[in-house]
Amino acid sequence: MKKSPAHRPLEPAQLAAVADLFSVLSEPSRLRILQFLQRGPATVTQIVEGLHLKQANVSKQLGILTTARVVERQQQGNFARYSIAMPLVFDLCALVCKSVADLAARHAKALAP
Amino acid sequence: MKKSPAHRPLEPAQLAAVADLFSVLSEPSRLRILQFLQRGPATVTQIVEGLHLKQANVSKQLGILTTARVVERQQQGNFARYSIAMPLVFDLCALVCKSVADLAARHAKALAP
DNA sequence: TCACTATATTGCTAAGCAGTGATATAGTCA
DNA sequence: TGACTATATCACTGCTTAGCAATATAGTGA
Repeated sequence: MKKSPAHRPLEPAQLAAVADLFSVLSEPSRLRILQFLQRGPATVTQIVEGLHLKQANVSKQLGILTTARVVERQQQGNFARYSIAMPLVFDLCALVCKSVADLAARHAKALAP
Repeated sequence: MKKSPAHRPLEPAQLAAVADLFSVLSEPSRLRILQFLQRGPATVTQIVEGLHLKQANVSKQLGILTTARVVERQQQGNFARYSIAMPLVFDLCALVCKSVADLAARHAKALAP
């Protein structure tokens, strides 16, 4: 299957899908959870203790991340083990970090030329 | 394949900056405006007519994009000419599109193996 | 000056959502 | 069985924001 080569406007459904993924990544708490999982799979309690978040909140955010298929859930006895299912998100974050750093640098230069 | 250097957790400020940029990119109307501008700089009216959006809304979204330094504004007489200031956003969208397509493919395969 | 155009802003409504405490569900072990 | 643990869900509050109509601002040309 061949896909759009370069600059074709996205169809509405694609556009919505892209916006949805960005939306999932637009909450600091979810980004923190993803960073935590980057070191390896973890249970809800491990995340709660590692990030000092409330359990209800972590479960909720993990639900959102799971629905978006950014993480995946594996039941292990009494535990739920979550892991990264879309490593691409770290590429995205790295790109954004770079641009954020560039912005900050440009901004600093603009303030003190 | 180059491996990214040991992933250190982002500091809160960086985290917030990343989340903010993702948030800016999480609205379909803003993505549509960015796509429109990908073909070249445009005025507010051109965007309004090209995308069939309300003028007040376009001005508002352009303001948000400008604050985030994703686009930049150039006053030309009575007009405001907007252009892309952060071409990286198209790299981000391309990556996301790819992952969205992958997801759809995997999903389709899961439904009809 | 006035009329006209392009853009920005204001005030509003409705919807969405993060975070929380309480509670429900489900698994484990005695 | 019952006590305990891990996780999910519910009900709610407060905050944010997209979209809109109306209005304000600013530039142009007469």
